[in-house]
Amino acid sequence: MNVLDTLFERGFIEKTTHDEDLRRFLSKGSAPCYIGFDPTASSLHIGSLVPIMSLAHMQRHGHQPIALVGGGTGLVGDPSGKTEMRQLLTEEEVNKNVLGLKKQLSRFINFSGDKALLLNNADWLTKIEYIPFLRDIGRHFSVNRMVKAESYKVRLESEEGLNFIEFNYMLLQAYDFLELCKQNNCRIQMGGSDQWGNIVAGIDLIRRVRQQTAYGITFPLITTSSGVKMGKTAKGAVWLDPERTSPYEYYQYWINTDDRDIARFIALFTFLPMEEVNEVEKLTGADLNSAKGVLAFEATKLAHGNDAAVKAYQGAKSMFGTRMVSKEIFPSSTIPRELETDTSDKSTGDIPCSDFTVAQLKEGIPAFKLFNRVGLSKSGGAARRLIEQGGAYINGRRVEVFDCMINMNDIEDMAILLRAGKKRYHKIVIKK
RNA sequence: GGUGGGGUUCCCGAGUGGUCAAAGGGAACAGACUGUAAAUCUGUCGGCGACGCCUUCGGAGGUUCAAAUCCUCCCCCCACCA
Repeated sequence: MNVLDTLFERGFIEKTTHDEDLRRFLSKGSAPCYIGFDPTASSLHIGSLVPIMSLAHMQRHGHQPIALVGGGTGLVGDPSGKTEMRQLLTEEEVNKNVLGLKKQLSRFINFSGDKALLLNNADWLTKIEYIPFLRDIGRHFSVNRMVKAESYKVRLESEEGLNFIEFNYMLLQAYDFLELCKQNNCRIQMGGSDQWGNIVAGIDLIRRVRQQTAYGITFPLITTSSGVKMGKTAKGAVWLDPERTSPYEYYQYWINTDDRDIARFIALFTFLPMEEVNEVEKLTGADLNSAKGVLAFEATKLAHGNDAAVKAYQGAKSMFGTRMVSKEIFPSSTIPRELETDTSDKSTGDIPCSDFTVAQLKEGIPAFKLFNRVGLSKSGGAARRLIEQGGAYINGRRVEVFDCMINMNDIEDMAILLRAGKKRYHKIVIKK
């Protein structure tokens, strides 16, 4: 089966250039293909999963993924992004971020040997000289055409406008593609749908400079059925770095998926076979919820490993009392299905914790202050409201009065379990 | 550089001297209903041990008993012109 078919079937492809040629090209044997990643942060987030997964699929089909970190372009800023211009990064920052990215990408892609490459475009972009660049590269670009590109058009018509440094972004990205074509014989670039213009510019440049055909594939913008861009929560992005978003929170993010998105997301964010994904539409009620558990488990397993996924699953089970997933639902998934041994039902996974000493609790602390202190409420006032509205629980019992004192008597098994609303937990661990 | 229009609480957006912690909507949070879903209904939505006090309306000053609202200077954004 051609990768293209896999990608199509799983919902990765919005459009491609030269449909038939591309298919033939991909079936001729191993082909390098690249996607650019932004090194402005030391961690990737869920929004980058589509590109990551598509590279992983490429690799599984015998092609060579190239993750290109934009150490150079990061200094310029892609205008198809947000209003603010990007922060200039120092070399050390970029290098540090590159390490972080590689670590995360390695979960999905095998970088051993030459099976996949991680490159930094700063290696060539920072060496560019202005006049030669204008003469050799710039002359191939028509401003008339660029202005019509969707990514610029939006900005040109918007209030913020577009400044010159950002206008150049397209040339730099096209140059990247040319460079990778030269160095690594890379002829395929993939990217988000907002990258279409930039990708096509690279293809044109390669044709003009090297008389070679290059190809492009774009991904659809993944939004949730409620219309929000993927990966956004009130608290901000959902990161792949376990230090920023714990596996438990990561798991919770997925389990809160909208019903309408389950099948689509399992196809995109797990490797479970499509025959099983297609069964999802037959599920209803609690079974549908089990499918969500499978999505959460498999996605967590990919990003954080099997152990972390099992832990997150167990935490969720003990907190929410989730039912077992029956064997008929996603038989290929390795989600735990038996009540097996069921080690101490107190395994709370890695829900957020904080430490308190016996001394701190001896005097007691008003409930609303406690909720505020551990971060379950943004302010004392918010904590009071939470309690007054009946949304605060300690060890499973509703807190009735906002300033009721919490002290030694509330300790159960050397811990106090706080809950805000239905889903947010926090465990206080008593030290010595 | 010139002219005109703007900067309001997480976002959009009313408010043009007191009745303004500031309408309305969205987001968010809690409750009910549920399946840790959606939809719906209800409540909350600057801070504070709280029917009171404190701090907010681009920044700094000023007028006034009283300023988001008036005046001065400054910063930033947008449109048109150069």
